[in-house]
Amino acid sequence: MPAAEPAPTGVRARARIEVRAAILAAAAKRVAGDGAADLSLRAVARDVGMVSSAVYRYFDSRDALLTALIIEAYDSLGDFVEEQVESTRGRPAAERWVDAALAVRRWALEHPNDYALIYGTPIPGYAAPDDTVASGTRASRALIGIVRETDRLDPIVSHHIEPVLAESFVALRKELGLDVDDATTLAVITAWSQLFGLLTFELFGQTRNFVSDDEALFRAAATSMAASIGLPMT
Amino acid sequence: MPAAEPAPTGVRARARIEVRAAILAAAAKRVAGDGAADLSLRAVARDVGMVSSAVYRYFDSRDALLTALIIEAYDSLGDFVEEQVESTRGRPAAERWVDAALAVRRWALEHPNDYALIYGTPIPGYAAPDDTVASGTRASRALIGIVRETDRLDPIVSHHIEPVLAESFVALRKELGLDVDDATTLAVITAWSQLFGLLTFELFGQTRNFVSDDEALFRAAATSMAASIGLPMT
DNA sequence: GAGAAATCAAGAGCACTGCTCTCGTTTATG
DNA sequence: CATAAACGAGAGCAGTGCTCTTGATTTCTC
Repeated sequence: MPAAEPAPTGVRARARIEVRAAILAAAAKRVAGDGAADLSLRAVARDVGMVSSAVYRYFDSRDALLTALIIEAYDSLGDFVEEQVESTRGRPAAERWVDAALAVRRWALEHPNDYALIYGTPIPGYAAPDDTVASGTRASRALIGIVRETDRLDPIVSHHIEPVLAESFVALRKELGLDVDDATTLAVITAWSQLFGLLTFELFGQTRNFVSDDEALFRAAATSMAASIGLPMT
Repeated sequence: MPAAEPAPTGVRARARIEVRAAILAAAAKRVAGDGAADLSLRAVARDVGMVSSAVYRYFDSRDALLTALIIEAYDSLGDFVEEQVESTRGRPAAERWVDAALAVRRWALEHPNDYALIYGTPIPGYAAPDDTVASGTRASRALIGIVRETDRLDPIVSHHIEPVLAESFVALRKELGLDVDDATTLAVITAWSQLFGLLTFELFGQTRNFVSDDEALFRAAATSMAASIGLPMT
């Protein structure tokens, strides 16, 4: 059963995916250098030796080009984190969490503009197409997978959780395949948002010389997150 | 002792600050509607009935205009949070923290584009001038002020903290006027980053229908933060 | 108070952008 | 082989940030 795309038999079909890839590569290069806000479709066209109007045969608009780049970034991060999480299977969950968090940070530091593309200010009036959703949750799902694969969780302090929230948690856990209590669910969410919050602050310069060693701070925070979730250290 | 600005005596000096304010107001209106990325200096000029080149008498560039808007946003948030924190003085610290966190969220929901201006993707190649730093830390300082004004902290679980990090914490606490131990310092930082992380996720659509009640989630997270810092509930 | 100097709004203009349309040319399809 | 689809190139439109010049108005100085 062939995929949704027709088999690239003809000369033209083959050339099409090559040209498309070349455009995407040139665009990615520019984003890596100057950031997404400055991305110029015309400049990308010049890079690949085309005229700007020709690019529109491959991407409907500049936003469509950016969307393709967003998906690429999501998948790049997803690949990176998933691989990291898998490579530590069997080790203590707390260690796995910290390592995975550090992997996210490493990827973000290596691709700051891609990170901004994903977790930065959304493009005004831009709604992520459904294509991006699947790719967009991979990194988060990989992190949560560490919790899922942990059979034993240390006891944690539990707060009262409003009924309306507890109800939401039921569907959320089902969606994520998690089998934990409400307190742990909240701990996972807060840890997740804290991880990306700290990273966003570091990358976007909100912590201007806050501490001398950002990685040490990040590691300490990640360790604290793992404890708050109840991930065993051994 | 007069301020740095000369007294606006003449007709021209008086008109200048009025025109400047009008430009700023028009720009703020446009940002509130369409977001900062789409802000057009020419459109703002049209709004105030000027020609675009005239605007350059008041702002050196589009970035300078945006910088002024960023400072305004910082001060707007700073005013809002500071007022909230002061109005709860004397009440239990945990309650104060949650209320202050909710105030940040309320402000952000009412001024999403201003929030994006502050905590979103920074403008490429843009370095915040020193003017913004003082305004930019007001909200965070107000939050941390709640911890500072608390004489008694509940005991919290303490993790090992790397020496290099502990050393950074010393200077940081001095800067903030905080008198707490290393574990609490870390808890404050993580709570702070978590607060804005969760809010950024909510506003930027990273939590698409994550839970049905975002405020309940935010309140639960804020409550958990207060506990992790050791802020007393009574 | 008159003349010099600074300040201002306006307009033209440059280089750039996203995007559309048309025009020959090339490839695939019947 | 003829028709249709896809393609690259070019011109063109409306918009952008920004600069420079021009003429009028206010302010400063003698």
